[in-house]
Amino acid sequence: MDVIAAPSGARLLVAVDGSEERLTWEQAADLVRTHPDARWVWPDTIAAYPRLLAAGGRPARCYDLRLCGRILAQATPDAEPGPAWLDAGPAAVAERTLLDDLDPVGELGLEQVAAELARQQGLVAAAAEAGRLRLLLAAESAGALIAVEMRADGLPWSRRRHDEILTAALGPRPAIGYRPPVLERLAVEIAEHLGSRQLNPDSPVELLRALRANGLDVSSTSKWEISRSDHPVVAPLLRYKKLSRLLTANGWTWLDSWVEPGVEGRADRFRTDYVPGGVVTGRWATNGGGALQIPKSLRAAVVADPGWRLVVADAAQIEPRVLAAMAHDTDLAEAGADRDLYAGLVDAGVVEDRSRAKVGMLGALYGGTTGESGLVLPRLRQAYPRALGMVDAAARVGERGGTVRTWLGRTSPPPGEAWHSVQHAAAVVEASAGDERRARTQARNWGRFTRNFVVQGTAAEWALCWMGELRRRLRSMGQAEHDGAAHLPGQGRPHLVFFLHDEIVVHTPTELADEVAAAVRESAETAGRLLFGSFPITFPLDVAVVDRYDQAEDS
DNA sequence: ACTATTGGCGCG
DNA sequence: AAAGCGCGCCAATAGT
Repeated sequence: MDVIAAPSGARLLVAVDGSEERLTWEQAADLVRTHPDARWVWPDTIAAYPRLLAAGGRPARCYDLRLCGRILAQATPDAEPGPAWLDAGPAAVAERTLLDDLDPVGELGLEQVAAELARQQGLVAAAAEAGRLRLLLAAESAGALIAVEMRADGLPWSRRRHDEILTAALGPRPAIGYRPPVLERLAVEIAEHLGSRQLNPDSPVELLRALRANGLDVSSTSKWEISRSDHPVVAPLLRYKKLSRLLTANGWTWLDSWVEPGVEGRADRFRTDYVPGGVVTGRWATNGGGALQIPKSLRAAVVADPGWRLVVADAAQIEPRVLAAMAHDTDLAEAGADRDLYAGLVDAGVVEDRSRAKVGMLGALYGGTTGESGLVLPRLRQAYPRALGMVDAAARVGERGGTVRTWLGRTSPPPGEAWHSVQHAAAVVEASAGDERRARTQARNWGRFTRNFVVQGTAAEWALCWMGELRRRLRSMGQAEHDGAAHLPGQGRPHLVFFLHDEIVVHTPTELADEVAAAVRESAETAGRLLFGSFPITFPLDVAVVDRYDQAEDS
């Protein structure tokens, strides 16, 4: 059953069981409890759900018209466009809640919401692969619920441990405007090696000039290029870069900005805004705190609450696996059946060692042509013609300016006007060699994008289904739900706290940890079946039950 | 003084 | 400039 909902100022308009009501968020949360299986249909989960959640309402399902509308618009470019309010971008989403309460811009009526749902359902019904598309829209919407919940629950963090890590690496926190002692010493050392007093190693221009003046044959200051030299400045410089990155990206300032101190027995929490569908391929993005780029060196600061554990699960080699299933490449699927897929390639005699298998496979997925992956690719192509044929075909479509689709039907954006004009410029009789070169390069670039899109996007779909299924299972575990506030202390319900493309972290009461770990595994199997039915593909996981994130095995 | 871009690097 | 995909964020630098 659907509950049609539209935020209206500080209230929520809902249509349920044929009657319309204007509810407080608390009343809406009651409605969630009295209709536990209802699907909530609303314009924008990120805008509406935080307030419903704060009132204690955690719906089982929702349908996010904005997210789904975007997918459908890409999938059916010739269809009538949806209403203008669907197009509000991430910017509008960012300025949500408070402003909405004061000045409900673009407030919608229930008829509009219901009409838009009907329009989208019509598009789905007319689509070629309606079943898959429905799954995608459900998964995308479930992801939106999870994104809001993870923000509300937060990632358990230890400010103390974080500070210890920083102090061990950088020395004590410096006064504002000063470098930490370790960085200061390194900066002096670097300057001495390069005979350039007052050199600022943070300035690429200054640094490049100094490096070249000292005989290093580099064209940039990237660590990859610098590390090829054996000049004595290399070691301190690389160390400076690493530590400087730690300081600027995840130092004390970051800690103060993003990690909220704990309250009454509950540990600190890192909160970020997850942005479902924030990446063209369907992956999530985040806003704030660089949540998807937290360095591994800081994972020791992610600590479960007392009496709780973290269940950390990592899916191995999702992309080649979804490729195998999409292409019905049973040989590639077999190479990864219940084991490391790269090791499987070695055992099958396709490549000599694991590292070549990995580099070659990544080259296939990303469109690499040179170096080691270029050498290995022909053998992959011969061993797995169906899989390689699939990504090669996607690349050719992109090179011609076409669009491609993921397994569930997310469609790649078409290239823009500028792209076409470059192609046209190269197609006329008087085109210069430069025009042709530019057009060729650009076409190949777009081909690499579409090549990767089908695989990265389908992997994201698998991960969404994995996580959505896991959420469903976690909801029935732990303490009976009365106010739905699993994020409050004393509420013993396991909940998702982190998601990183192919990795999830669940925070759970210790006594439920094994049950959660089993649910994580079963959810991965279910996701595989949801997407690929009976095709024999497996998605092996590394699952660890730990106190600290860094204790999970790293794959 | 402000905004936009670049170089660089963290994650998958 | 990692050989190739997708991101976000910081300081320095360029542009206005």
